[in-house]
Amino acid sequence: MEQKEVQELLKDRLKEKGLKVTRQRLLVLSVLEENSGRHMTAEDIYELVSEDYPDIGLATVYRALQLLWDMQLVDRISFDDGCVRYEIGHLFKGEAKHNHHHLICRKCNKVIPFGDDLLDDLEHHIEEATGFHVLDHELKFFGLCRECMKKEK
Amino acid sequence: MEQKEVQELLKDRLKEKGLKVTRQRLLVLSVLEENSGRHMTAEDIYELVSEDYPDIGLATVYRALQLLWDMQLVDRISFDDGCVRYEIGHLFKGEAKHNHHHLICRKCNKVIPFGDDLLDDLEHHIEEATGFHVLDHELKFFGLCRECMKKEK
DNA sequence: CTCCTTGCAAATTGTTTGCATACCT
DNA sequence: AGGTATGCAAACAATTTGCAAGGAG
Repeated sequence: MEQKEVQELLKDRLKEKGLKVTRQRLLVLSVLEENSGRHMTAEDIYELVSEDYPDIGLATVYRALQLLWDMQLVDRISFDDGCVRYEIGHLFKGEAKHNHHHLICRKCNKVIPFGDDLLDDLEHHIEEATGFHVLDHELKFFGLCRECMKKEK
Repeated sequence: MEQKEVQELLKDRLKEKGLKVTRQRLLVLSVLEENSGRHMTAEDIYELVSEDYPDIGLATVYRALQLLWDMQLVDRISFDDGCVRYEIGHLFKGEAKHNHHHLICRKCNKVIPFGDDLLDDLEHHIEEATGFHVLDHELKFFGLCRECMKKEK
């Protein structure tokens, strides 16, 4: 049910813009849907799509991701480790809400997801104060995880 | 006065670790200090340092930035435009406090700084709940700026 | 039938690394 | 002197682009 909706939305938006509905584009989106908990690199996605469609090229995956991102169907996030990661747009997740909060350890680079949502008020405040229309946010905390804190001393 | 402090701190930390105090390292830090409002790429920094020290190599700038970051003297931030940006550590800025809040327009990629600090409570909460020691945070809002909102329709 | 899209390979871009030389301490 | 740093060039890795061939509308 969720499954259908994003796919249909993609088809509609493609048609609107005179672009084509291709198997590659649908597959990239569906891999992201099926892995809605993960932060996937283009390479990760490429490998998974390849299982269904071995002939796909990596460049096509990049192009599809760019397109899906422009259409606001997928989110991007970067942990500054040299590659951008993608996930299904938070609006389409089954889960409660967006969960773009991460604790990133500066010693071991571990990423700990942290679910909490205290920013809705702030978003409204921003819209009123600046006229900027907020679609999504991303919050990262940098520091030292419990384990690295121990080793520290 | 501010000027002196970070530089001295760098010297101390280098000596502590048996590393050398070099003109290149000091210059990279001082360029970041002098441009404390900007988000600078390694290339930006390289060009500015080159004015004082034309023989410096880009690789040295990268190595110095890595080192300064490890020592928590500079902050890193990425706007997902393919290059990491640096600025003087928030602890050493003259300004009120950290200001790592940005509104990023998904159409025109404009970055609007947004100063506000509502996250201190949340940081304490995290430390208690998870044992993760927070050093810094970074908050980005993605959306559409006022101008792009107008063009939208 | 007409563009849009794809796969491939080559090109780019940001960043890192190897190595001989130069420099701190 | 002895190890650390540097500059340069080559190496890398993620992403983008050009182009001829294939596919959707």
